[in-house]
Amino acid sequence: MDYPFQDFEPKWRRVWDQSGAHHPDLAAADKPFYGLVMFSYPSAKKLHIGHWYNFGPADSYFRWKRMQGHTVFEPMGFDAFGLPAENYAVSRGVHPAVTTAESIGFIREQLKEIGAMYDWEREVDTSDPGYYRWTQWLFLKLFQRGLAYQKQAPVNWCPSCQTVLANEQAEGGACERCGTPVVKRDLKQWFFRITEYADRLLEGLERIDWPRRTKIMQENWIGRSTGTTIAFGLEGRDDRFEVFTTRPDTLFGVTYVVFAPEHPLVPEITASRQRAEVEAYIESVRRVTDLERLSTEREKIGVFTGAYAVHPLTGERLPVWIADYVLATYGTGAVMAVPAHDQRDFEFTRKYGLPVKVVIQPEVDAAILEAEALTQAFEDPGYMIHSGHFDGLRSEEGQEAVTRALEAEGKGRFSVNYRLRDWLVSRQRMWGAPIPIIHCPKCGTVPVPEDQLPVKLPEDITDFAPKGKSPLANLPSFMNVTCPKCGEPAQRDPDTMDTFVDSSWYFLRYLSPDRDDVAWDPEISRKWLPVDQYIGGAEHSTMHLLYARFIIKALYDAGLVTFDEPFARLRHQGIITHKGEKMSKSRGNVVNPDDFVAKYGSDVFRMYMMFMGDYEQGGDWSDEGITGIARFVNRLWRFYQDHAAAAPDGELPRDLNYALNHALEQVTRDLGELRFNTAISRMMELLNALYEAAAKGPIPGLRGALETFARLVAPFAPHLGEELWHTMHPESAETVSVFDQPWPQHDPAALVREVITLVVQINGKVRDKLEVPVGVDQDQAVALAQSSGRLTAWLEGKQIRKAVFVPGKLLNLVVG
RNA sequence: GCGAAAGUGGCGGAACUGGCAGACGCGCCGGCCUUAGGAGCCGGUGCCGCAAGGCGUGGGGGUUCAAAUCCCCCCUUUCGCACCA
Repeated sequence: MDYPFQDFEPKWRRVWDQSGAHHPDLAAADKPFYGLVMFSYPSAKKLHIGHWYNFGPADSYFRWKRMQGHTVFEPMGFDAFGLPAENYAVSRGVHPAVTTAESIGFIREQLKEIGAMYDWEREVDTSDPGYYRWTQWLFLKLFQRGLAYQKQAPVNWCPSCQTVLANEQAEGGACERCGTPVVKRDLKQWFFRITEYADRLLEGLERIDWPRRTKIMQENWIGRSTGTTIAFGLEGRDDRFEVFTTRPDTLFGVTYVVFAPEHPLVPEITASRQRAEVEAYIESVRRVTDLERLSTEREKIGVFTGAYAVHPLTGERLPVWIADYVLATYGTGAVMAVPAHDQRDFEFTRKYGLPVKVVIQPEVDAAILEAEALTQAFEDPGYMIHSGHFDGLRSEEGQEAVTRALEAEGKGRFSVNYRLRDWLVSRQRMWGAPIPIIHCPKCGTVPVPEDQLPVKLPEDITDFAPKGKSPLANLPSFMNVTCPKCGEPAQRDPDTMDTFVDSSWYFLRYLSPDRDDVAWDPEISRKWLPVDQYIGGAEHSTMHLLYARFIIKALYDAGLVTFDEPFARLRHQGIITHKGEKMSKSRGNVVNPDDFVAKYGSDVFRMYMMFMGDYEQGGDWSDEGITGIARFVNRLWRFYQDHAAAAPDGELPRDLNYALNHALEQVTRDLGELRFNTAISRMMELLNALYEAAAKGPIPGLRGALETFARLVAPFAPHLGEELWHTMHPESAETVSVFDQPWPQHDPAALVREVITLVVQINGKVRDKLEVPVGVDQDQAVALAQSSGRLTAWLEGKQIRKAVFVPGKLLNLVVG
């Protein structure tokens, strides 16, 4: 291999570094472009191919933006807190700060090999006290606004990680990190009131350029549903309880009500003769993991409480049951059961022999459905029957009418519910930002005064293995403080924050990481945010990307930022497979970037990843496939070696000029859409055309073409692009960069054709191709087609019944 | 079950708004060069067929002069959610 990347790749990285090429003056920029990738998580020493796939192509896109005249800010940092880092530290018996610093050191060096425009002078490390001080400050801002609060609630507990988890991190009842089934624990925890922003999180989606499926995922996650809250009475008691339903039109079909086992009224209303059974049931539910509890396959079981509810409109007596198919955390934790029109209630009824009442018919004035004959619930909308004066109304009308009737009696109202839950942010682990709260026996919950931040993690901790409560709780030196309010002895909150809090604002900190008087520079953030282009994995759709949006909206309301959506444009890179399968250690098909970077160079590796397939779809890695890019780069290199020095000036021949400008046009278009694969194909075509032409003799205008080609290839292969550009500009100092040269524009005049290929079809099948002047009309085209002689077999003895002519493209003759 | 995306040669993948299916690359075949080739260069390569030609974008229907692309039904794969009342 004669392509000496070992020489020039490190050389250009050194030059860029020394000339400060990637350290823009943020205050002075007049066309700012904030290009962001999801920062890395240094839980081990290795940068894997997924990182490369995220960072390499993203950098190519940002370099292109720079050549288009933007001042591009492309930061990099480390999401250094968190369970994986801590677990890794625990497994080695070393303080996480030590192992994390070590990992960051390794990973930073690997990141540098990518040759991206990272501004290393603005690196951010979320585990640095200079950073998490401001994470704590952020917590206090939310606390002041009532958006951070403590509550006792059944929460997801991972027995393996020994900590609680947010709803988003316990999807499907398993720990997001380790896969262990989570269990419910009743604990007092800190929450962020993200539910208060549910509607605004939905609304904001309309204003941002994000992948459709990511928006849909967030919409589904928020799960807004409109319906009616209805108050039922309780027999023999003065108080009432509420249920939420989306089907108030079925209110007359209620035959019983169901409480979640955790519902606070359950102990109060349970009849004494049922108490033993109820308590046994509640106990059994507690032992079940969410994973099992959430299974729809599981038989619905429950227990009668012995209590009766009173129907709000008919006054009917309705038995009150408890069952774990009712969730304590959604709606009011109680539902009205309408077995005829809800499949879950129907199944429950079948098991316990409860009555069924049909109140919706598929057609008006018809009694098609009979309770006795039902084999499943009829859940579609229809027409109301057996519903007093509401009979005959369509479901939609009935929902409105029933709710209004309830409203009139003070027994109901229109309401909205969300699937989204408040964000549980406490973690019983030590490798995170300590929650800046002091618990005082006298004053209660007291925020740490801002001038006392950061609440630093202790360095002298030796026992940091998880034990079910934060390891910090065992350190008197950390825990014991004086109350900032009354000065009496008090205790710190031993928990740390979810790492997703850290990553909810890091893009703000990047802009002014050295400021120790403010979390971010208000002027610079006003100028640079929101992020112009964010690129990262789709796995963060409902966690990081939702949390960050929430935090920014909260900061916006607090007047701390001037924008309320953090990421104006978002794209996800796809997944790279290997031999058609996901890469994993267990399959033994993991591709190690370092090996290929060493063999082919950084540019080739990056370029092959871009060439593999559509960036947003991902692609399949092939050890052989990369040779295609290696060959291309070699051929390109060799072409400059052989022709650059003596390249003629002048004008390119017409066809080569067309090829060059076509490539410019297509590559520009493709880059805008992050379609790197087709862009690279176009450059290959151009190089093939140059080789073909060069084989025939000297090419007038080649000098200009090579100068342009160097700029064209530069974003894709930055080191090589720099080298080739300097080959064409030997007079330029090394510090003059190709990335400060203008992106080449195509010349529309060069793309005007005089002769085009006209496809001639007979009955829709291609039978001939004609080289014709670009302006021919239909009659001329038909005449030319008939006279070419190649169609006689098809036209003989037939009549042309119709001719379809697409100017400049195609002529279809319908014959018969 | 609900929601989303995808299915094209031996392989990775192209195809703008319905207009030459298979760009570009890998692999393979043949040739040149070479002491040698896991280097380079030239040519070929969807399938069937000697050819003419026919057939081809998961399967089946349909719309159209014309369908990978639009419509209907079905199959498969991936991802997300999943008792949310």
